[in-house]
This record gives sequence, C-alpha cells and structure tokens, in this order.
Amino acid sequence: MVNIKDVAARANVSVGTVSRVLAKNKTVGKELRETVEATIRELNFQPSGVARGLRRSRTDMIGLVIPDITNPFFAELAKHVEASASGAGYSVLLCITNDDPAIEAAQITSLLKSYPTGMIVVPTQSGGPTGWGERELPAIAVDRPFGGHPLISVDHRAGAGLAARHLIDLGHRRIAYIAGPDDAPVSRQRREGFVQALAEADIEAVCVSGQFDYQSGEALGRFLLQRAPGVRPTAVATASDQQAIGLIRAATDLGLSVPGDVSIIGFDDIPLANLVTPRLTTIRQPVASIAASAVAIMVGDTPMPEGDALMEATLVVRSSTAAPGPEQSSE
Amino acid sequence: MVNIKDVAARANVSVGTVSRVLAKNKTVGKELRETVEATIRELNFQPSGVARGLRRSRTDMIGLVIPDITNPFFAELAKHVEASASGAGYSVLLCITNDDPAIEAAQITSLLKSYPTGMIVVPTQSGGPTGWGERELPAIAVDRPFGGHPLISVDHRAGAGLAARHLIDLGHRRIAYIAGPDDAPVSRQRREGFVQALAEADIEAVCVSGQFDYQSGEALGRFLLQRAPGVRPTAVATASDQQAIGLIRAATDLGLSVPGDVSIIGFDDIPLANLVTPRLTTIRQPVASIAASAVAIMVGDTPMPEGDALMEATLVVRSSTAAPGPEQSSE
DNA sequence: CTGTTAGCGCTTTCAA
DNA sequence: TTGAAAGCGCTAACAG
Repeated sequence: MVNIKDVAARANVSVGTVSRVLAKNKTVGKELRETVEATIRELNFQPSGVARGLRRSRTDMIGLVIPDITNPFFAELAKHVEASASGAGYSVLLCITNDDPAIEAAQITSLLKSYPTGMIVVPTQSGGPTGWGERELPAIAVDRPFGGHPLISVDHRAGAGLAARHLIDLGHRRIAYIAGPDDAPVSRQRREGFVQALAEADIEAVCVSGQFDYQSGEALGRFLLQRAPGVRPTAVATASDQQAIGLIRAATDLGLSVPGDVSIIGFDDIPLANLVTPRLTTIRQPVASIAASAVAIMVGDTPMPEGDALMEATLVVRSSTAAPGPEQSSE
Repeated sequence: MVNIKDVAARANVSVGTVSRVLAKNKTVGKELRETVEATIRELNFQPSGVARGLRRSRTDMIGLVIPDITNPFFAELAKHVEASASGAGYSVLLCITNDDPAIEAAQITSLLKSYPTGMIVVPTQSGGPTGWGERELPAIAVDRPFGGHPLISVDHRAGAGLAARHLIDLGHRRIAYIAGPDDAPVSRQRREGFVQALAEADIEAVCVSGQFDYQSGEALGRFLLQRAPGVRPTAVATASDQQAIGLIRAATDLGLSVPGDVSIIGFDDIPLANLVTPRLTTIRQPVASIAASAVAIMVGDTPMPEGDALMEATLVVRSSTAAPGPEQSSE
C-alpha cells in the first residue's frame, strides 16, 4: 500500500507538507498544494486511518450501541446514523447489546480499543452502569437516558398525549393502553403522558404492560378485547407500532373489525405501519433528525448539549382509528 | 489511559514480555505470566487496538457492507454477523450502500482506511465493480455474487423449487410468481428455480417482476388478482416475504380470502412472516448459519472456500397456503 | 510557508 | 525464556 512517504518523495516535498494538504491546512502554498493533490490522485493514496488514529488517539469512527437491530425503529435509527456519519467522513462501529447490561458493558469496553470519536448509545432497558473506565469519551444517549450523558429523544410524554387527545377528539371514552416494560423509562413516560392527557378529560385508562414487541401486543390485545362489547374498550393505544400490529392481529382473530369495533393507535411510525391492514394511525418519531443531531454532536459540528434535547412527535392519522360506533359508546 | 509500558514497568518486565502474554504466547514463564496478568487486571489495562492495528496492518474489525439495514432480512443478517464477530473478539464496521454502486465503492474505499481483517458484503443488485484498489483484502459475498469472491448464500433455485412443489402438491395449477428486479441475480435464480420446478409438472407460471419490497408486492398483487375467478391464479409465490405481505394486503383489499381464494407463499422467513394474518407459509433461509460461516472464514477459523457455498433452504408451512377451492380449479 | 523529527502503543525480530 | 530496539504511517511541534 502506498503511504505518505511515497507521496512526499514522488512530489518532492516533505511528509509534513503532504500531511498538511491532507488536513486541508491553509498554510500550504497554492502551487505546492496542487502538485501534492495531483500526486495523491496519481498514486491513489489512501491515508491510513489507523496510523492517524494512533497519532491523534482518536479515529474517525463513531460507536453505535443499540439493543436490537432487528427492531425496525432501531434499524431506521442505524440507517440514519450511518448516513449522517459517512456523510461527515466517519465510519460506524455497530454494537448490539441484546438488551443485556453485561453485553452492553463488554461491547462498550471493546469499542474503546478502537479510539472512536464518540458513541451514540441506546442503552439497555434496565439502565445498567454509566461509566466505562477512565478514558473520557463523548457519549450521547438516544431514546433512553444513559447515565449522565445528554439525551436526545422524542418527547415521549407529549407524543403519547397526542395519541390520547386524538382518541378523545374522536369521541372515545372507554380507552385502554398497552405499555412497554414497566422498568423502562421510555415506557413509563409514554404511559404517563397518555394517562395524564386522559385524566385531563376525566377519563381513566386501563393499562396493561408487556414488551415492545409484536407478541406482547397480540397477547395483551387478546386479553383486553376478550370481553363483552359494552365493557370492551372502544380504543386502545400502544407504546409501539409493533405492539399495535400484534394488537390488530388479535382483534382480527377475535372477529373484531378495526376501526369499526376498536380503534388502534401505535407509536413510532415504522415503515410497516403504513402497510398493514388497516394502515396504522400512529405517533411519528423524527428519527432522521434525532440521528442527525446525535452525529452532528459527535463530529463536533454542534457543541455537546448541556441538558437533554426533546424532539417533537407528530400525529399521523391513517385508517386504524375512527369514531366509536353508536352501540359501543353506551357506558 | 494506561498502556503496555505502564504495565511493563509495574510488573518489572519488558514491554516485549507483556506483549507476549497478551498474545498468549507460550514462551513466557508461568510465574512471569501470572505476575503480568495480575498487573494487567490491577491496572485495568486495555491494549490499544489502533496501535496493534498499525503494527500488524490489520485490525480486529470486519467490514459489513449491506444495501439496506431496514430490510428485515439484512437486519437479521447483521445481527448474526455482529454476534459471531463479537464472539470471536472482532468488531463490525457497518456500511450501508442503499443499493447504489457508487456509494458502495466509496464505502469500501473508506473501509480500507481502518485495515479491517476482511469484509462481508451483500453487493448492490446491479453488480457494480469488483475490485477496490491494490490492497489485498479477504472478502466474501453473501446472498449475491460479488466479483470473483466466494459466495455464501442459500440455494435460491432449490428454495424456490421447494415453494413450487409445495403449491403443486396442494393441487394448484394456475400459479403466478412475483419476482424481484430482473437485473438481480438472486431474483433471476429464484424465478428460474420456481419456473423450472413448475415446468417439470407441465405447468406454466405467469411471472411479473418488481422490487423486493412491500409496495411492489402490493401493486403487482393487485394487478395479478384483479381478474375473474376462473382466470385468476389460485396461488402466487413471491421472491420475498415483504412482497408476500404486500400481496396479502392486496388480496384482502380486493375482498379475496387467503388462502381460501388465493394461496400465498413467500421467501426468507423474516420474523414478521409468523405474525401477519394469515401467518405466512415461506421458504426459510438459514441466516444464522450463513452469518456464522462468513465470520468463521473472516476470522480464520475456516479456510477461505474455493468455490461458492450454497446452504439449504427449508419449507415452513403456515396458514397462507391451502388446496384450491373446488370452483377455482375449473380451468 | 516548508522541512525535520519525535513519538502515538504495540509487535516482532534479534540478541543475550 | 526474556530484553532491547526498530519500526508500522501519520501528525504536530519546532526550526528555519
């Protein structure tokens, strides 16, 4: 592989000069700079990121730590993080924790060996340890809080409030909520936002909790919907689109029509939400913006924020919600 | 950060010795080795992967190049690759190409800067360029051929044949096939396998092609199913589960029951396949094995194969396929 | 503005 | 079996 010395020799300059043109340092004479640039192209020189990293104790890499790449929301996040990062000349080191604090700790320790510029982490639900040895490494948390690091996430409370108000506006009064794990802050915040918005309209929600996945939505949904029409909720909101999709399945299996018999509203707006039958009304998270801000901070385009940054969620109305049927509204 | 010199000093040995115990080199005296190991733990020493990488011109990283992490099949692949890699002490550098050959080339070039041990690539559909400069880097292709590199993938032809035979065995004769992009080898192979298996039973398939995504499945499905019961196919197979799910949606929208009016069979067995209504009959790819073999080769546990390795697909029968209704079989 | 040079932290001969 | 020392390719002082 051709190195900086080869380029210097070929261009009749010192390695220092080559290094400076690489760094786009303005203190290089125009003429010389052009010669060097030509030589670089001619030799197809690719500076070693490893050598550079060793010298600067920092590589152009960003660690991305997520619980599960198979979750459409995290996949979307990863996609945008990768796009922003590579746009800024950074690579992304992928770590999957499986929502296991021990694996998370191991992954982070292992990450450090590559001297990444920083890391973007969606921590384990159970909120594991916060530190990772001495090395000072900029980190920002996404979606869920991570130690004392600045958090970028959607405003879960406000988003859930949006969902609640949508259901209320539609005329629903008997409303249920399927939450995520009780020990997950994200889950709690969404539930609280939902319950509070309902309380403001003097409505009490029946809440059940489980995981964020399809199965949970289906199982909990079955539980919720298996009761007489006059008692059964006319609308149910979920903490994730995956749960909502499982819920639709449960409703269908029970012979219930959505939204005829039950209105359903999800959270996240994963790609699939727009493809299920009926198309899912949901709360959209601004994933792209979240990813972009996180990367901007890591690469230094934006200063590390002092506190947390809450991005705004938006209501996406599709076909899984409607006004309750007349016979249903009888309380 | 503590380095190898600190450890050496603290343990009263030379850095060479420390390095040797790090490398699990047997030529270190038992006693010395234990002292050094103790010191390493005591100082919580993490050897720098960057320095190591520079010295050896190779880091413990594997490049993973995929078109789209949002595609459940690739997400699954990424998950297993990450798991195998980190199990072997390697990190994974994630590159997303968006199925764009130009981005793919740029990503690969950029990967090289980190001296990865090798790369696992699911190349762009259109089969872009094959080389990436001079540096010799082990690469293995997954799912789709990539230049002259060994390919690990499911046996697309045989898998599609399985689907065809399942439909035939069920009694279907009017069968359609929704393929992926015509310029994608994967797509061609699946279609050929399907068509050929049908031909062996003297059945001719009507084939249409599009993308591998939900939308394509839905659009093409609408096109295929919008015809009179006596002409409409009684079964349709798709090149991907996503298409099949879109297709189910199209059928439902058209008032057709699955599998009552049409049987549907997908390909891949993504997690969602088991959650849609009806649960999707499909052809399962052994993703975990594919990922594990690819990683095993990269980390040197397995020699680089001479030719391509085709893994066996399996038929997963669920509820989206059934024998055609009596009135349908009238040709 | 440009050249020289001392490392970054580690592995790997080469000696002892 | 262990130590000493030469770099891997680059950046960042420091001189000139």
